[in-house]
Amino acid sequence: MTKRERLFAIKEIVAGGEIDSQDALRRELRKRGCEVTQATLSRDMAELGVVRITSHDGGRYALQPAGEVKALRPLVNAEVLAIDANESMIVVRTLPGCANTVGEFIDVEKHPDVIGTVAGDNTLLVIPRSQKKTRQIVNYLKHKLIEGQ
Amino acid sequence: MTKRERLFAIKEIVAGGEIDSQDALRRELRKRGCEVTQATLSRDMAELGVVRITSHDGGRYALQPAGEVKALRPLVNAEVLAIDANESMIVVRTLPGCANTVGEFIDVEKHPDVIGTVAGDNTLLVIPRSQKKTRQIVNYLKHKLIEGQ
DNA sequence: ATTGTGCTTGCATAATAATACAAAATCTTG
DNA sequence: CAAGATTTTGTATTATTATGCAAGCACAAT
Repeated sequence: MTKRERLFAIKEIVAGGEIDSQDALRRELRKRGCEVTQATLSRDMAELGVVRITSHDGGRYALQPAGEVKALRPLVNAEVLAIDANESMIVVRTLPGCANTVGEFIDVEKHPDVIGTVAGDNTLLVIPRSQKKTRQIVNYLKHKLIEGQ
Repeated sequence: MTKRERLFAIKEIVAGGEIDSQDALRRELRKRGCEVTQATLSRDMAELGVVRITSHDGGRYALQPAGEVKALRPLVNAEVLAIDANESMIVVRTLPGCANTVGEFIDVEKHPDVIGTVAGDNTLLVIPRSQKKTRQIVNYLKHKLIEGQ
């Protein structure tokens, strides 16, 4: 099982609403044939932007409101027309009116080297953490948005 | 300080978005003349339904989107989630739909080293007059938007 | 006043999550 | 392919959060 598959499985499991600890998640994943340690899950949770809600009857993990990534992905592929960049920022061209959707899609991924996105109508600006990271992020986006994984 | 007052103070502090642990919250409360232990705060957090969001740059506490945050909307600093920058531009992350409001707020300040702002939905781009001014403007914005003057 | 009930808190500790580090795996580039 | 860089992961540990228990307090009913 690849990391990507695991992250996907985690989203599914967490969306189920029964997970109250990373260890519970670990056991659930093991049922599905995925053995990893709590440490890895701690990292995965950060990557997925999972939230932990505490209340009187214990805590629960949950996905952030914007978590419909799964439903979004097929659309995003069709909407992205081109990805281009200069030294310090990346421009994604989309179908008219689609920049916002694509921007949200990127936002929820919470890539550590993307500090943010700004969407116009058919143009999306992606801001790298540093100029050095620009090229790397372009590759990431092409992979993510065009090849569709 | 009564428990009720303490809970209110916690909401305020957490809405500020700088709290990454209960101990940090404890120190912040102490500045305001409220001394309690971490154990008490753990219980308070459950009572307020505070969520902990983990991401690549560490975790942070936040109020539940639905209830209490709306009441604090008038305050710009409740809308601002993060301020970040690379060498040449500044990105302000806000609650969904709030970037425009925050952008106008900055515009009317007419800071001499801010050429302009571009607002998306939850992301605001602030363009400095020169790269050299970037760091300085970040400090200005943090002061203005997060600490609330 | 005394007893009882319920709420709040701190202390000590158990439970849980995050991370430094090193090794392994994977990807890049010449 | 080889060398080097980057990413992923586990181990061991540290850091953080939750909780059992008992004490203190406020208040009501006797």
